[in-house]
Amino acid sequence: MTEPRWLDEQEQRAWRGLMATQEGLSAFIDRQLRTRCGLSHADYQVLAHLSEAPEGRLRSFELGDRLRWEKSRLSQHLSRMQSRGLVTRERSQADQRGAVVTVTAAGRELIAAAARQHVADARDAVVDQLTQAELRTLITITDKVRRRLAALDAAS
Amino acid sequence: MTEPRWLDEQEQRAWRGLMATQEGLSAFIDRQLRTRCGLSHADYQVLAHLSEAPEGRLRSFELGDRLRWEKSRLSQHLSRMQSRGLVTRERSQADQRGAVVTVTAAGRELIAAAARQHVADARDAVVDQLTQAELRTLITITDKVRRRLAALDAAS
DNA sequence: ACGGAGTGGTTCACGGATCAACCACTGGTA
DNA sequence: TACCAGTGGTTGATCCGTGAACCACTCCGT
Repeated sequence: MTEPRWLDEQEQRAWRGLMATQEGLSAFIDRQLRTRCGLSHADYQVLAHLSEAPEGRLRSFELGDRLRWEKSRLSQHLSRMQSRGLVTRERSQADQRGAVVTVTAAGRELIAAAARQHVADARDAVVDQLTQAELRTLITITDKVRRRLAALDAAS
Repeated sequence: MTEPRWLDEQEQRAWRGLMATQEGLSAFIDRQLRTRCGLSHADYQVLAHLSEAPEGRLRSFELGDRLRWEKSRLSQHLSRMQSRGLVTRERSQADQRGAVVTVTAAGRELIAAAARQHVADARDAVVDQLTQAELRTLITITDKVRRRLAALDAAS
């Protein structure tokens, strides 16, 4: 790794553009959800996963796996969401170590509103800006990158 | 915004893929820089901008504008970088309110090594995974999204 | 059945980001 | 020239994310 091939003009534009877009887009999404719905993007993801699960409940570690969050992060975040009345936690019957997390009715209402907002934002900032062909290529690109990241991760 | 058009199969894949890729990619970049070079991605960006500036020095607020950082964030981050010996700060001659930030020799060495790592990572995870055509489309897509975000931002 | 490795969660200490309040200085206006 | 609105930057309170240490429980091998 002493002298890697530098990025040419086009590669440079693609890479810097991607980095800048990432920053801007996540800031936008988070800001919209916060101001319009009172949920952080993190809150949103938790509620989204829970409300998609059967009975609106998941084991803590399953939620963590799906979100790819540190377990300490999940634990602390759930504590805050619990104190806001968005979720509840109880010990698992099946495994006395574990906890089961459930969306509350309030949580369901919030996520329903937030999901509408989220879809509108996704369209507004990205989906509706692109042609069919660009959308297809975007899928190809993100698939390739994620596969590559997974491979690099597995290798290390 | 009571009933927005939902995302179809393809749009869904593109949007979720994009979100997931963003998370994975920034985690990867940050992790690589940290473990291989001892710099966070934030440190990297500060040093990159400084070392590209003439004389390796910039007014604080200019640096802030380029990074699009809160001024308090910049101030605190620079304090930490200063105490690590990566940058120095002095009052501006021209404007006694202001500060001028300068990369140190140690900072230059680190950023030189980190830039190599960064380029290698960019290639490894993204650039080298894509065809010429995909790279071109990626530029188009990111340009469109950033323009849209800028427009939305200006409108609000 | 029991001892120990492994799993599921929580807690703590710390680094980093945000927001509001604040101070120092500038530059235009009366 | 004396004011004061605006600009450049720092500080402090608070929130969020991470990693390590820790506790409770499970499950496997003997």
